[in-house]
Amino acid sequence: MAVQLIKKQDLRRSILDTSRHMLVSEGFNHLSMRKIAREAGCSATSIYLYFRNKDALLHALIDEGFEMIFSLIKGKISEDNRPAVNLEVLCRTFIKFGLDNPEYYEIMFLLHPKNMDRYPAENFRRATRPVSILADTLLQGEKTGYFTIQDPVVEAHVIWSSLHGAITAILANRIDVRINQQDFIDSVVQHVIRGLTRGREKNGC
Amino acid sequence: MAVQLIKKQDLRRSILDTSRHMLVSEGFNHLSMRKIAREAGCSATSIYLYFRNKDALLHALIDEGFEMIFSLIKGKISEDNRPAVNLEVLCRTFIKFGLDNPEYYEIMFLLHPKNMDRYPAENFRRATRPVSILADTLLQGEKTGYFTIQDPVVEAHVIWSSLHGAITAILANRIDVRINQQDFIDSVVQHVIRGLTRGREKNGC
Amino acid sequence: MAVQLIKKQDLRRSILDTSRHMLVSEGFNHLSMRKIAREAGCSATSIYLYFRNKDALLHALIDEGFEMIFSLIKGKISEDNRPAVNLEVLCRTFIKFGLDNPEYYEIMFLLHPKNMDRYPAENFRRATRPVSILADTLLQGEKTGYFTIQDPVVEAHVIWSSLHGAITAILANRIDVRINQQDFIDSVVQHVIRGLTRGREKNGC
Amino acid sequence: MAVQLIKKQDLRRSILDTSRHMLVSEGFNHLSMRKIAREAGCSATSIYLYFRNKDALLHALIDEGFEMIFSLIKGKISEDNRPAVNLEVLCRTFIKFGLDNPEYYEIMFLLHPKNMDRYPAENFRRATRPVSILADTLLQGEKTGYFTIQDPVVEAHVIWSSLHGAITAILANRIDVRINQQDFIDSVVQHVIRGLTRGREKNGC
DNA sequence: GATGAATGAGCGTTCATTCAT
DNA sequence: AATGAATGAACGCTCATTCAT
Repeated sequence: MAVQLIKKQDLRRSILDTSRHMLVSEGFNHLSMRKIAREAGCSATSIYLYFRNKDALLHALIDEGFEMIFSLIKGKISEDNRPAVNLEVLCRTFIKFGLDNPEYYEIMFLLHPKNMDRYPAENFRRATRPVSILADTLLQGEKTGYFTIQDPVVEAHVIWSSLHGAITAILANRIDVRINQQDFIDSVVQHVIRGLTRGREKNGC
Repeated sequence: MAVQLIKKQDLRRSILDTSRHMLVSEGFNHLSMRKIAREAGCSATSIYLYFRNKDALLHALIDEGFEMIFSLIKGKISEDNRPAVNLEVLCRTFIKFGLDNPEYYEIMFLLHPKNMDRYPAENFRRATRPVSILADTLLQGEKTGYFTIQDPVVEAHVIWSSLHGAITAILANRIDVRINQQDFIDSVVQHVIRGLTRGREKNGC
Repeated sequence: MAVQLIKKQDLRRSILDTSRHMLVSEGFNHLSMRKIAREAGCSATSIYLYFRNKDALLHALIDEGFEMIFSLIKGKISEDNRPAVNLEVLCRTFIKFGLDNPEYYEIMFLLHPKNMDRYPAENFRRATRPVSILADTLLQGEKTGYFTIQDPVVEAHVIWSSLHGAITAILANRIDVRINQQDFIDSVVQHVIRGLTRGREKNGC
Repeated sequence: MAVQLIKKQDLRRSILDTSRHMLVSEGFNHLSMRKIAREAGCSATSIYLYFRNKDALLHALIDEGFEMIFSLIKGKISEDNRPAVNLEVLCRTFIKFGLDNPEYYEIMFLLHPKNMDRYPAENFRRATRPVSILADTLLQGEKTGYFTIQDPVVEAHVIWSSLHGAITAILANRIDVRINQQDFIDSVVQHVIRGLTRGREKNGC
């Protein structure tokens, strides 16, 4: 049956989705195989048919998250754009990803390594790729004279941590309710851009 | 007996201290009532004489954390200082607190509200007080013409989230190992300061 | 209440007894904390109030077994006896202990060390004490010219392993039903005694 | 295809072989249907095509074990040998089998009948055949005047239990490490032989 | 003849919490 | 004010087994 064919790997999908949702709704520490199973409508044992263990399940989630964010970024930035444009797009894409996918974001960037002992170093390193892309953009902007930067790698980390802070602050409900979220985001991005283009403006002064 | 007098409400104190130490040294996940009791030299049951349940104990701990950070900040800033100095001190004090007390920082600023259902809204609001102090400092700087700020409250949140991002990024091991941590922190603080004093420099141009 | 006082440590006793019985009735591999609890009429958790973990429970059982056998032996042998008498008493006491307490015997002498990784080496060494007593008796018999022995230690192990084989063979139902058990035991003991006194008889020839 | 023809009943064979190897190399406790299947290159389900359940597989394995030991013995003893030689060969072959195949020996001679409820009584009786061969040898030795024996059946059991004790003592690490294993085995065998030939020597005195 | 998917039962252990004293 | 005894729920995970195909 078509239904059967479609359902083939459906449980795996369902487990992943359920896990992802529960990760946000219950928090990492309360995520258990049993709860996932209950929610996904299967036995706890069945999860092990698709994932070697709990870690493997989380890794699969993390990997999915990185697939998502990279394809998002790739679709938005372009070598044809002015570096400042790429930079702003990068920032806004990253923030949007975090806010749209808090569940992914948490395991990708917030989970402490101590909770992920067994996460392969190789995969773990993927988490640094967004920063690399950022650094590349900065470098390109510097080469073409758009940005004034001391150390692109440090700078990229500063920018990224700034976006990261904004995202986690919003996700953890730490932003005063009287502040319009979009205004806050705009401010954050503005800060980043100005911090880099200041040099040029100065020169142009 | 003197011992008795001294011990009067001492157990509560001892439980809190033990909890704090264990939180910092062993981590949030390994904080269990039994372990606290063992370390504090009382029975697990006794904890319930002073705290309704584990959550209540955690809340008390969080409250103490905020007291700590406020007294730290208060001891460092002064109305006599130039606003930029106060701002920098604020930033560095906050970052230092986060890095010195990672697990403490985690329960204060990273714990999802959903995991703290029962945390009284009133206490929860205290968590925003660091931002308030920040906002006050910004306001003062603007009044005295040192800073150029559109909206001090938004600006304060942007700055705070930037520091927050730096702290959590470091704590979660997300900063490239090749980057010197102090350099990174200096860059972050520099960014914050420049973002605010930029206007003045511009004016002076 | 007296009842209460008596019941004080009763659960511990009950857990030990239940474990011991289940060990024979179900076999080592099927002994589980839950089953013990169910049988002992308490929750699985309660077992941990009296024993640190499953191993500790087993160790307690083993220790009890050795206490038993040593007090049995001590009560039966005497320096006043002729060595041959002591030897026979030793053999028969050991066999009787094994047959009367198959549950103890199994964990004391049959359990493979691989199943007892965490059994403290010190306690483990107790298992060799019956052989030591045996060796002492042999030595004494040799000194007084009753026995002719090449190496008392090896000899003691040979004798002990012979008794051990008899016990385990009976316990595992490996002795032909047509053989009278007492005859079998008498034969085994006879073999042991003769093997040692043969030399003298020879001399007396 | 030739491959097909060869493979005809090969899976059953392969499962048995795999099980035996795993039993010897990993131990009884780690013998699981899934692992057998994985190693045998089939699905866990397939095992059930050839064996009703795990017990049945185990029984088949035990049966093969007895076949092994019989063919080993048969290949070594001969009616042409002097009974004492046959006896010694029997002892040494049996001991060697036990020490070479500890886990095999365990399921054949140590497994409690209670753990093998469903093991057919008929097969169970095979376990006594080594003793029968022993008894035959004794009988032959007595007829030809080599041995002096009261009851060959009892005697056979005594000897067998003695070997059994030696094997299990060694396997369970109960022999003092300072004793050379070969010396111990030699002593055990010597005891057995002397116990039987003693009469003759006496006569010859 | 063979299998992938699925599961209920079970494992040892830890946890926060309650209750009688 | 303090505690020892006790427990139900939960944890990640493995197992032998079944069933539809």
